[in-house]
Amino acid sequence: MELPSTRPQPCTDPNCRRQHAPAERVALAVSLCAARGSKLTTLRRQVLELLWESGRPTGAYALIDALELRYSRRVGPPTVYRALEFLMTERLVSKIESRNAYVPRTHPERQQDCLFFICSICGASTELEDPRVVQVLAEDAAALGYRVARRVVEVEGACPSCLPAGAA
Amino acid sequence: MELPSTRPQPCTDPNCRRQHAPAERVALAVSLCAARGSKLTTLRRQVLELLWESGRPTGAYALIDALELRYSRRVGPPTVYRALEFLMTERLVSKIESRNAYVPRTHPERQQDCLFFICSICGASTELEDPRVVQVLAEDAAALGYRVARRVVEVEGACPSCLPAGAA
DNA sequence: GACGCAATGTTATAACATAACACCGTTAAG
DNA sequence: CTTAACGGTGTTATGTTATAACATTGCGTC
Repeated sequence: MELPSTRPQPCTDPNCRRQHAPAERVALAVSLCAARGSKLTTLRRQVLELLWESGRPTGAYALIDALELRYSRRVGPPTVYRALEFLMTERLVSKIESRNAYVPRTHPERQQDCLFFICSICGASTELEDPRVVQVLAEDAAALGYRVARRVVEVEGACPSCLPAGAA
Repeated sequence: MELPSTRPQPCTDPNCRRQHAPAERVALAVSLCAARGSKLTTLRRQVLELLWESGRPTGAYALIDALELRYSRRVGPPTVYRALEFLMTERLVSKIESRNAYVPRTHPERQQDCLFFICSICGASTELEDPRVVQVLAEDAAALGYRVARRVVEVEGACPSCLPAGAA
């Protein structure tokens, strides 16, 4: 069993984080969609902005409330779910299945599904890419004869900020 | 379905998949709970039996219907959810988060969360243990300063039986 | 300006999950 | 034997997440 030697690269590493405020994330999404010829409409952009500003996995109904508060825009569930579907198709957003919540993706230009670490105390999540996970799962899939379409890897635990206090 | 000829014994193959009949699985669960001093009541055992017989991740409401069909037992959602909670605590069942469905676990005596491969065509799932995944995720967690409480690893794709036909 | 099409709005409901409290049978203390 | 405590289940109601089906809007094209 040979694992790729590459070390995991946090999408939130200092380089990334410093130069990409929410507004810049959204700007990146705008140019990416323009390049792809996909339509990042106002509604879709607003949902993405709210996700970036939220800082943690956010549910669809919380987004509905936030849209009204922040943009005075009252929408129904189908509307926001369609926006989320678009954003997921464009790899701008991932769903956290274990939370029924949505997070913006740091690297929408990349193909691979990524890993998420989710703090059960503060609710924050951290996105990570680790080619070793992809590799190992690919090997397992091959052994089983499976063809992989989508990977859901979510690790729940206590984040460093929350650990000193009450651990979980 | 063959009858369990002898005392139920844990299977030694970490990745033995569906090689044991449902009745045998349930018998193992019974003895395991007896050893643990936890109460596998009739209701809980019936839910576990239905999960083993289903052969694929099954939702709570489908279990409610199945309980009525199979055991003439009409129960409400809280009842079946409580049974599932017990079974998950005893590691007899896992939830497939990406499907809101539940599967029986092959090795309830083991501590580690395991991986699941789920076929998006036929809906069947395969349980797997892979220490490499555990190891890699532990390393990533350490790098991030996270303390791991729970792992959700679900790979969606096309199983070998479904691949020849229409792939997904 | 009428058509075609994609996006969004609207209404209703499906699917999943839990809160709160009632009841019931077993067990252990008195 | 009675009763209190407790765990398991039943019941009612409701909360939360998601989608089906159809109407409307807006926008580019001819």
